[in-house]
Amino acid sequence: MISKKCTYALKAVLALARNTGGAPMTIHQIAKAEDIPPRFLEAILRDLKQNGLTDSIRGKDGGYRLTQLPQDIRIGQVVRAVEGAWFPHSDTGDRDVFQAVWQEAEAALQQVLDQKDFRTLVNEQDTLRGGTLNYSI
Amino acid sequence: MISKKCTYALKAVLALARNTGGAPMTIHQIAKAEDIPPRFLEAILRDLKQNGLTDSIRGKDGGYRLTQLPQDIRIGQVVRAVEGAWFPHSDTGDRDVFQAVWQEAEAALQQVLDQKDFRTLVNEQDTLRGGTLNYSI
DNA sequence: GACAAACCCTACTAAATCAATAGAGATACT
DNA sequence: AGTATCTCTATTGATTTAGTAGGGTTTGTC
Repeated sequence: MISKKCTYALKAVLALARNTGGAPMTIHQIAKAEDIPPRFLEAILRDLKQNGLTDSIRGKDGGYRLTQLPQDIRIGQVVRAVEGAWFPHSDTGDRDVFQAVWQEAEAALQQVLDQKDFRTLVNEQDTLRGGTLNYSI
Repeated sequence: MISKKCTYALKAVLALARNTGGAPMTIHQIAKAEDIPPRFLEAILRDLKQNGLTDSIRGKDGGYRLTQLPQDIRIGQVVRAVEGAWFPHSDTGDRDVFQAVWQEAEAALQQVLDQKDFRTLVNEQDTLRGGTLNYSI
């Protein structure tokens, strides 16, 4: 199953995508906006940074930003940054009959996850929220 | 990551597929042939049985058999029998923007896993073993 | 330079899951 | 009756996940 850490990471990137063009977001802002434990989020943002998805500014008025435009970031990039491998892939060259299937499965998965970018996600979230606003009053 | 339990289950079914037409295989036979802890395998075979993939005969000369021919069993069936869900799927109807992606990913995955049957796997394993036999002397 | 706001790093803990084991029971053949 | 087999529930130990703690470093402001 996909980890909580991974869903947190996706929500964080989505929040940062919404913030594109604005001032850097602090850990606490993101944590509050997306309801993520702040100290946990800290570690997640570091992972994202190490994978080149975010960069950070230290000190006063610091925070996190995306390194790329939302339309250039795919779900797959975020998932790969925080999630380990899903299927065993033999680096040692010892083949078994399932190896080929695992490779295909992994490829099919990444293909799907690399299809949706975060600008699209922001838009989808907007229409989704717009569509349900009526019910919340 | 795919669980050890899952790879054990696949190996067990592969062993049973090889055994098609023969006498039922006991837990110990399968365990020994595939190098699986016997008491663990016991639980796995129960899962497979509950999912209709195997049936069992108790008492003397008992053991396990496949309920279908190897060519009618897909990897996906085995994986689904022992592995929990890989992606969250909202039964409660509460949509978020990632839901659609998870559904697509799940579908793509199952599509791959449902493509390969166990007769094919047995054949592939044979050629794989045949190809490496030379090196083992 | 002091202070405060922020990120940065290492380590630790608690809870959950995974992997495996144990023991007693039920069934069926001889 | 006896033995070989599957069946069920519970328990244990190892690993991973989720979250916390505490101290350090950088940067802007007064």
